[in-house]
Amino acid sequence: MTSPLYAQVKEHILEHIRSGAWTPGTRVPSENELVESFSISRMTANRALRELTADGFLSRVPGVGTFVKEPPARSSLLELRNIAEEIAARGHKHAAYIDRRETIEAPQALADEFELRQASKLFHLVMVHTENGVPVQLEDRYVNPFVAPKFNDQDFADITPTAYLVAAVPVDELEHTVEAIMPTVEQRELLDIGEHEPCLALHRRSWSKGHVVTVATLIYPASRYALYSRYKTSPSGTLSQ
Amino acid sequence: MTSPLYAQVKEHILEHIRSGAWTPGTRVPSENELVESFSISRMTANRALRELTADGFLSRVPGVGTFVKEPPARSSLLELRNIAEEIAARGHKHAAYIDRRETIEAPQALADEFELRQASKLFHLVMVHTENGVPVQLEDRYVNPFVAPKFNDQDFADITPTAYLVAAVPVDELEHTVEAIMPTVEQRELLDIGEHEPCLALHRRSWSKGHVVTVATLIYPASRYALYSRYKTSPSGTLSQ
DNA sequence: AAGTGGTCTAGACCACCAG
DNA sequence: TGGTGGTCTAGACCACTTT
Repeated sequence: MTSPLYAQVKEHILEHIRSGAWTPGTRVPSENELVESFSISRMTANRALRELTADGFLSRVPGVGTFVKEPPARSSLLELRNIAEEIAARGHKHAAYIDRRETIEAPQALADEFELRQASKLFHLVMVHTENGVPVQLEDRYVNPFVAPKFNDQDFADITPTAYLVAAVPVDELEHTVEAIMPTVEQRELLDIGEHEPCLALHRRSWSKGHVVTVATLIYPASRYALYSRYKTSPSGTLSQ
Repeated sequence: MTSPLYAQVKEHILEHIRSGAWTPGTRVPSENELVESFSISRMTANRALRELTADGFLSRVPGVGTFVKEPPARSSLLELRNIAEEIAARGHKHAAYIDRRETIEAPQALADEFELRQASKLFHLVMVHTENGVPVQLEDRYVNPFVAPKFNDQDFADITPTAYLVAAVPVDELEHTVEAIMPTVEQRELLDIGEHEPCLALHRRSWSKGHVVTVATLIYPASRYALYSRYKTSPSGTLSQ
């Protein structure tokens, strides 16, 4: 039941990065040093370092060495990723608190967004997510109680709302809108930012079997977060125009 | 001047996928078959298939084989879209003018973004795109002259820089970063917006055959533009792992 | 000259799946 | 039982950078 050797080496290096022992710029052991200390072959050491490099944790310079990379504070765009895991992947500490939690009667505009023909009740949750104690995301979320009836029973201490919903409801379809905004006074206070700092607002709707599951607005202070994506072009080749 | 063997094998497989010869679900040659047909060792064949799997093009099932994967659902937010066609699709009139055009010696930070080991020359272009006469996008672009040597011969009257590059250079990989910014005075004047209006900054890099083609920053006034995407989640439960 | 990463080989053992 | 992928080894040659 032991994991592969190259995975153990990767984990060993990630531990040192996560713990802060190896900060960005630090030189990590060379392939030959790993061969000695782990009693493995060079190909195995090479695979561990090569994969960590592909994943963006390390950078390598032929003839010089392998170094810890600066972890960018950015979130993957368009995937349903868990901010807690994203922060953990950077070796930082995630925490969150609930600012507001209620069940409301949906006003017309919200009922439209949920594609509900008649007004109904919705769960409403406002949370602040912090990275090493600094607020990085304000989550303002409405949830359809017919699709996720147990959403309001969660305390979200160990699991984020996104993670809960992904696990509880299969998502068929996603809609994202990204815009730059000047936050309101309330938003500014919750995020603890200055008066003229713009924010990124990511508006997300998700569907499951034709029903809107949740409508969420995720607000990121511009100085603390950017949205990121990188991918290989699909070989079918059709880059639109 | 020859590329590594594992890269040649990857390219060989991608060609078949791109051409449509191998459709999703098709079984690709096994490691042993590649060993024979390419006269390589199994480790080299393994690396090619493993990396294509990590990049999302193939899926592997131990004891069974390796198969072409369904292309992932991508959002238009992440595609290379041509702002001229986007505006035309809304029935509006697109126009653009060149604010600046030059060839510069790349400073270190830019050389790093282009993954150039030593400083070199770069094309630099600043354009303003308007929709019905209103500025909607400020395009600030650097281009690698080794990859697109004729970029500077274009006048971009009938074709946007994005459209030219897509046609001239096959794009393998894309990176996007989105952030909210407060524009500089110069940017504000070019976009003709008020003093406290935030903007969306879309930072894009594209690669072709391992070389960075272009680094572009596209700035959109918050009041005039939002980025949007909607897509179906690809049928999950595929043979991941 | 010594050390680094980049690649490659020709074997090997294993767990798994199919006929 | 034979083919598949998953992993690993102990060598090797190369281009490169640092000392």
